[in-house]
Amino acid sequence: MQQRKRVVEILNEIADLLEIKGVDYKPRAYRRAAREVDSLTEDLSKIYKDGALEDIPSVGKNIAEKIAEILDTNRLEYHESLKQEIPIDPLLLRVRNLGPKKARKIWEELGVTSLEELEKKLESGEIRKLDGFGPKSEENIRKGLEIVKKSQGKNQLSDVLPAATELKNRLMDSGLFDDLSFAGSLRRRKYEVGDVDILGTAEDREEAMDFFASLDTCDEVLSKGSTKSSIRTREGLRVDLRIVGVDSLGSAMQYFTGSQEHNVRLRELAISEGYKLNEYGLYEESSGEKVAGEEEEMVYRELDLSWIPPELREDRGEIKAARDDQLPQLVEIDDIKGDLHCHSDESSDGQIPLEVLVKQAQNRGYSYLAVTDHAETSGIVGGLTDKGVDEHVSRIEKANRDLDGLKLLAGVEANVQKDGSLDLTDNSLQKLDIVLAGVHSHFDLPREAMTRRILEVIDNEYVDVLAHPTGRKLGERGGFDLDWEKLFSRARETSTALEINASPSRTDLEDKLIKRGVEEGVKLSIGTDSHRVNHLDFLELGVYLARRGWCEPGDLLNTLSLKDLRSWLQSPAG
DNA sequence: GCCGTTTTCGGCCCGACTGTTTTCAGTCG
Repeated sequence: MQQRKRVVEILNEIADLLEIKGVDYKPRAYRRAAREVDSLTEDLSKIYKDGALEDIPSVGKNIAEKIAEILDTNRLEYHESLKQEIPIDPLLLRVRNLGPKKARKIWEELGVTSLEELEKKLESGEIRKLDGFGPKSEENIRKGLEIVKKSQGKNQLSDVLPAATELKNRLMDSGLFDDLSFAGSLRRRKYEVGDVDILGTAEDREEAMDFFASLDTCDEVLSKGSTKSSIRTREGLRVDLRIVGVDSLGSAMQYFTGSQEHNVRLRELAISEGYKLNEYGLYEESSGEKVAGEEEEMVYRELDLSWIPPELREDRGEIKAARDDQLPQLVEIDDIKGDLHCHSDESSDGQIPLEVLVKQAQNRGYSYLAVTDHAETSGIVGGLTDKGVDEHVSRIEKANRDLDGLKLLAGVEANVQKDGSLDLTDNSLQKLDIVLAGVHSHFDLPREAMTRRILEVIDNEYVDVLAHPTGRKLGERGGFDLDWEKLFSRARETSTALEINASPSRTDLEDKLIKRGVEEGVKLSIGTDSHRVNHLDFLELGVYLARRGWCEPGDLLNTLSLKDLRSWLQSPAG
């Protein structure tokens, strides 16, 4: 993993540096390769050992050799010499409004190579004196610099979606818009959203844009035109609004939903089929005749593709699948019959009384809800001990007696010890309906040891679900370094489900690993990991995540009826 | 530098907005 990140970093830096040099096409080639390597789930050094680097899409002979050199020596001569030639800190290019051309200019003219030097030159007023720069450029670069310095984190979907929905509703309520929808990463339901894209139609564009720019939640107008305007809200969220004509609403939705990689692929396909595709429509190249635009589905259909759900539009094979009519029938929120990871107030960090959990589950129409309180490890976490398990089970049994249409499952989230054993005895585990096991300590074991540890958990006959398998916490720590090949195949053999933990700070497994799991025939289990009442809403986020991982209903435990779930849990392997 | 259900060579997505330009380059998505 670490090595892979290093490769990705170097390839991206090469792309940056080549862009500054003004080289054509190569930057994109390096960036594409970096992206492909970044999305690998196989062990990169194993691929190298197998001589299969060139099998990675967008990696050819040249880049394969470079990757090999990085893996062998942890550095790359070509990269080092480029850095010598252009000693610009890569962070400098993360500054908004400062692209490769301007970065080159301020380096050549003023010797700026770092954020600190950039700040000094902004203060001294030298930047604005350069040809092609002016007071506005200076101000825009200054703003961009501030954001990089604050290393503006991406926003979590769970925060953005409600805020964006409210804003969209306010626009709609103005009566100035005929139609408004989310596009961009928000529509694709990415778990981290850069900015909010809203797309719609309006009779009077000027008036509609004026209204948008004058919202009281608007802190700054970044740009304003009759088709596109951008604001930054007081909460620091960037919102782009685009107004298009009714006859191109569909193609605009397609275009602005992205992802960029998906769009590039789609346009390449359009060109090869004799079309031209832009946000206004799909046009026949020869006649210039518009063949689609009003409806998004038609854009895809005219290109001989099935309509592709936004969650899949990441250039992960969805276009080929759409052409072959092999797109997955994605799981829907209505397919979900229950939540399989919740904490009651029996967990020391849990705050939800059992009766509240019951009410919430009933409100959502669940058939079941797993009450999976923490187990207690050597007194650190105040959770269930072996004795506590007996009480837990009888408490759940008692609650179930009064229930109709909903059943609580007596469960536990056991802690995985350093050696892969659990902190409850087998005797206790077998009394429970469902056993989750999660790593909550010793996060930094080396790959082999961590893989061994997790395989031990998967092999444990009492464990039904491996909770938050990679242990990542967004903005806090990355995921474990694991041998996913082994892990997926063992999970399939032992019928151990891997969790899709829907908690926004975890989102673990992440989409690309879910997709791999699905391909490997592994069962997955959505859990909200609720500790407070409002966390139960995370289930929807879990479904989005599952969809982004190409999950069909049959891939998930949560779509099983109570009867089928019970028999899956009780089967010897499960 | 990669890639090929028209290609192993000759292509490589496309348009809006901004600022500084007096006709367009740079940046962004």
